[in-house]
Amino acid sequence: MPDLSIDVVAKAAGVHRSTVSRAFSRPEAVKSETREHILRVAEGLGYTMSPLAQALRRKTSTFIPLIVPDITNPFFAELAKTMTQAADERGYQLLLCVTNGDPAKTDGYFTAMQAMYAPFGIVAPSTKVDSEALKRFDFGHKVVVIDRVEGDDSVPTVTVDSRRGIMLALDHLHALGHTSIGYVSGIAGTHTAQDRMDAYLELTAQSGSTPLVLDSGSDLDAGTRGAEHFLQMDNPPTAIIAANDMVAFAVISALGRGGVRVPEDVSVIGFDGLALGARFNPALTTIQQPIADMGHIAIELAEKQNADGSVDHIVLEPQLLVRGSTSGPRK
Amino acid sequence: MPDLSIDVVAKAAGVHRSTVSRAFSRPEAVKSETREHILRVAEGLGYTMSPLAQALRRKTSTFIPLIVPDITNPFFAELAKTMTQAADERGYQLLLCVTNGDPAKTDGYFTAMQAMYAPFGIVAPSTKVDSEALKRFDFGHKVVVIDRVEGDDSVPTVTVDSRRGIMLALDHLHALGHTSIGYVSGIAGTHTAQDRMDAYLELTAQSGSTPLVLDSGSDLDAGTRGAEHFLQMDNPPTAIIAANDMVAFAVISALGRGGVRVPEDVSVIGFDGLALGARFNPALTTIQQPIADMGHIAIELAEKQNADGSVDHIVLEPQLLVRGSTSGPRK
DNA sequence: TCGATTGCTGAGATCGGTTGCAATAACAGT
DNA sequence: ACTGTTATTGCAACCGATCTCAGCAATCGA
Repeated sequence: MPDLSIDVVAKAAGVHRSTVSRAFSRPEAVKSETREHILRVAEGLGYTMSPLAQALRRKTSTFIPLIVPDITNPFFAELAKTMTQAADERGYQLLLCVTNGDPAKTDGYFTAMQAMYAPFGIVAPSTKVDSEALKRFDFGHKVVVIDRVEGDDSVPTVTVDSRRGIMLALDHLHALGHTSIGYVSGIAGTHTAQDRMDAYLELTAQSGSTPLVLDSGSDLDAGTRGAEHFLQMDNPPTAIIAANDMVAFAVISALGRGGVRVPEDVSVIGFDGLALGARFNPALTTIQQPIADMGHIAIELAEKQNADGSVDHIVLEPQLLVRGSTSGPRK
Repeated sequence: MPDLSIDVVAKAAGVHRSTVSRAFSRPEAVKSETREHILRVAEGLGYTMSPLAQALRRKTSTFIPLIVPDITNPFFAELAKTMTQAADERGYQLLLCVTNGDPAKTDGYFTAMQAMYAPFGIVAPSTKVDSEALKRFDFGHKVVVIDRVEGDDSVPTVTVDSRRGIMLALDHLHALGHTSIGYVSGIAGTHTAQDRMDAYLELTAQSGSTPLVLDSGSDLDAGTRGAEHFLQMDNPPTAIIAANDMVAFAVISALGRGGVRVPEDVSVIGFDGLALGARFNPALTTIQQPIADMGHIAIELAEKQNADGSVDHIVLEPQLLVRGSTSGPRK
């Protein structure tokens, strides 16, 4: 396959390369007959423009990095999925960047995205987003964060209303008749995780009950430890709220190993609404985050900001998704 | 931030840009003092080379696409994770491409990777890899496939020995005392899926028992259907082998809804060895694929081929991973 | 001491496009 | 027919590197 550059198309069509360029990137600037002729010729040759050359010259590309801590976590996987789709609906190519929670890698990805002239990037943070880091790369105005960013309104964000989610969970459980409801915290020190726990603490106290945090760890084993804690209690709660679905899975699994059945012996509710939850045993009742919306909105926010410089903070509403892991408390 | 090109570094260091270029990409071709001086200056300016410009000129880049059907599937997620790591250990940037099983998208990604001068690509196939498609893009010699490719030895592959895996599962179950073992097929029409089922059929017959395929569907609901089938049987098997972990999850979940407990009432064993399985209820016994190895090896194969043109077909050994979903048959 | 290597650096073309500017063509108005 | 737009297209510089060729100095063998 002889290298197919813009010049060979130009020659084949009998025009100058700038005309070919225009035919593709600014069609209205070329007489329609010429344009169609060029397009036809290009088509015949199987020509496509080099995104590299374009990016180099234009100083802006269509590569958009999605920075996540761990793609193995189904939440980020689902996010990545919807984002790839949202991205290439708009002609972008998503670059998946996995940091494994290493801030140095995040830094590396930031410089890389600058070098690639990425028009913007999306960050789904593992640890609290360091707004200094964002600034340091003169990139504060080109990133959308999927989490709350403390004390810095200059970067657009899209989040889900944590408090509302916890409220939904609590209401569901109360309606079922539960009064003693425990909480197991989740991975990562994100603001979101913090918000959920705060909401739990606050809302529980507000309703007159005493909060019961079974585990407040921030690693993947919080679920297991929370369950063990539960198993050792004399008077365990009748329901458990997990900070996210993965933790809920771990809780249920560990509970099962201890001979406690869900939902017969204790109800468990998660937070995320992962598709995976439907295939769990039992199917997980959970607070569903509109992940697909988050993906689309993140990209929209970025584009909007690029266009008119506006910085928005979108807060989405979660929904209660009742499946099999919750029921009335055992008498 | 004034644009940091090679020329500004050159000027700052008082040398020609070609020297700067050499200092970075062919250090031994530059007098060590000069080189160190240049590097120091560059460092001070915070300069990094533009991968775009490099790729354009060199006609080869460090972008390597990983084409997967569905990142939401934890198997591919784990693969992606180890591959990103393997990739940037070697200085590549992994581009995650999600096809959702759409062949048109696969085609699109192939042309894109050509345009980006990707030195090679990795394909984790959803549907049987069409070797015609590979050829069509003059890319046959630049792809590593994580599956068997029928009737075409020209593309390197890395796979796991399906037959051996099934054998391990069967042996484990036999050792526990099971004699009646069902099978539920899994997602996607890959060769791998086919191989697993064939192995099951063959090995079962060989041991004198009659194979019992509970469901042979190739979608995500095969597990659910398989379980339903099981529930309707008068004389159900005492153990079930699932074609992969996700299917096993679904089987166990559906079984649970039907009041059948695992492993008390029936043993279930999966295939993949997902980390997730440890957090399932019960923790899933499974045949573990060396996913991390697959990732590294895929990249090694590609590099090796690029270097000396060799085309290898690596077959890895799976391992039995006993967790909680299998036990002796109910008396 | 002199031509032949060898080591290091500078020039300048090139990769595949984009874009401001100039040139030409076509079209209006009077 | 003549001049002032306006629509199209060509020209050539430029984006940020790489790489072949040359030039020049230092080193080597005899």
